[in-house]
Amino acid sequence: MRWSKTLIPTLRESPAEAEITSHKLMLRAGLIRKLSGGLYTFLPLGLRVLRKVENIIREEMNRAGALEILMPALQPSDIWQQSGRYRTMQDVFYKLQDRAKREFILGPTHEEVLTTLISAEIDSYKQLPLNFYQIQTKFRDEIRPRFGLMRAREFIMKDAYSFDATDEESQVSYQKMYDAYVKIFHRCGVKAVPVEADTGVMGGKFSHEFVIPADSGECEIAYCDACSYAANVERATSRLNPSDHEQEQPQAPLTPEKFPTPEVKTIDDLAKPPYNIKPEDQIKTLVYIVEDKPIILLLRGSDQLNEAKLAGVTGTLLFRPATDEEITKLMDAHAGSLGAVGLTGIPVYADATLQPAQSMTTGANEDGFHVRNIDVKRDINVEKWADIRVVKPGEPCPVCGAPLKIRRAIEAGHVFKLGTKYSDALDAFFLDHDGRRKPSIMGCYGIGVTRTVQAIIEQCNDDAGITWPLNVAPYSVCITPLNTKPDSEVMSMAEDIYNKLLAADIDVIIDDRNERPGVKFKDSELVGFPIRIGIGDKSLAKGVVELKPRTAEMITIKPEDVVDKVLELVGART
RNA sequence: CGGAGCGUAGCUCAGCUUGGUCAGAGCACUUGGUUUGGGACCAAGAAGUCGCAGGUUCGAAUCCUGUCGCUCCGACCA
Repeated sequence: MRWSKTLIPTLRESPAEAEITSHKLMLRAGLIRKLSGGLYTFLPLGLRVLRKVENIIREEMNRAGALEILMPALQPSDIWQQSGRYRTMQDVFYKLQDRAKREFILGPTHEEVLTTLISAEIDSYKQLPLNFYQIQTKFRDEIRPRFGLMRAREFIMKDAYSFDATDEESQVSYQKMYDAYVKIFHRCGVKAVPVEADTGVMGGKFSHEFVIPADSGECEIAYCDACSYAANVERATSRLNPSDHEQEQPQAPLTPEKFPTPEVKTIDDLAKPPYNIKPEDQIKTLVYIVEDKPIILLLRGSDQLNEAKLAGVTGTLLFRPATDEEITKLMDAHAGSLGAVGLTGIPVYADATLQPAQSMTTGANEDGFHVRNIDVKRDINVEKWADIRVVKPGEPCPVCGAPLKIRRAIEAGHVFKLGTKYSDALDAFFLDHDGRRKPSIMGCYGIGVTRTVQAIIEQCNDDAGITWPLNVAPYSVCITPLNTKPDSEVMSMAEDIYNKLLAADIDVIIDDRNERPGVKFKDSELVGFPIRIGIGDKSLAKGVVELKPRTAEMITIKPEDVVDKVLELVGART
């Protein structure tokens, strides 16, 4: 490609709309442009990167035995009614109607579509296992699109769906995808780590996320340096022994005692003088509305509620904190004085760490009063004990006991073991050896392709610009003639090398613009081509050209050796 | 959806508090010339109904109201 014949609108300054490095660089390097919030056009260079990532994914999916298909983005809403997700996922739908007022949804994902297909086409265990995938645009009405391609309303996803006759075979399918993902991210030149994850709205048995560590990431992972444990904080647990909190508790049982606490509204207030009650010795009482019914949630005052775990415990995503009005009506007290002691009529779920807790302090359910000496098991009518807290850094790893660390990361891929949730709901049954009708065991596997592109940049950049890994760079080589007069020795040498690299099937671009050297150097570094070949009168006078890897020192080389050297560097790719 | 901030030329921004030589700068762009190894210089030029709509006023980029768009934080800690 000739620079002068394509569009690479580089920017010297970062547009005000971009906040994080990768977003700024995508705009400055002329890869994308925004149409509207969460909607982006891929310019020629950005599209080349996107296609390279897609092709790596495609190759590894095919190698793993998955079959590429293409499903409609526009989907009738009734299949979502059937699966039950019309209600649970309604917030993310873009809905629309046809002229006959039938309702459609722009697909946020494709379990329903594919399961419907499988229901009609697959009748026998002899046809299994199967795994289908597609690379396609998804539509989600995100609460808040942000950071460019990181969280967009419209984005490209690779989604795969496996169907197996038995649980064991399903596990094999899952592992194949897991292994393929490891290869995909490795080939993309990005460091990604698999972590245990929450299954969220997908439902299902268990899952792993592939995350790319980055401070700008939107999820948090807990991980252990001493062993391989790593999990999304939504799922992460710790070996925190409940009795850790209780070691200083007196042996003799104490009776509950109400005491006045005017002005106390928060856990922190009660932790200060004159009360001096440590947060971990307080009970935090939360009121939630789950499927229109109230429940009480109890945690240590020092702990945070983990809504993902709550979703697992309640089996629904349709819950929210109660409003102040609802709390007052239900509890006869305001938030800040709530407590569950002696409470009946509203189910109480308590975090497991409270099970052995004695001598705790909690609201008296009467404004201006708290009660102390509470033994949770003795004094509170707990309907369910469960892990509903967020782990904190420094807590013992659940596997090996070393202190856990927490850091931010970008979720780039997710593999789910789904079980039979969708095959049951959408009638994807087959006849097994024994003549019995059984639901297929499903798995689903997603990679955010556009998000991965940006995540690569988030990880691969320096002060000058992007430092593309070779396998996903828009062009592997940029030839930079410093004199573009058509009949000059420099330009004819540049053209000669350009043609030879083209003939050798190298992705090469020649910067044939009549720009000053500084402009060309800055642009090639901003865009981030892995190899730059600089040709100027000065170097040519010495009988050499310059070969500058983007992230290594420049070398000079005889013109006739350039092609071999490039092949050597490019051939090193995986 | 709640909170905060921002909308002035393609991009980055000044001007707004105190209404009236207030349609501005730099970069980018066009033309001519000089330059040519790290974002050149000189000269001339093109480019904005100051997001939009109302209102106040003799007069509004500037004040008021509404609205749209964009960005950030939050949407759990009672």
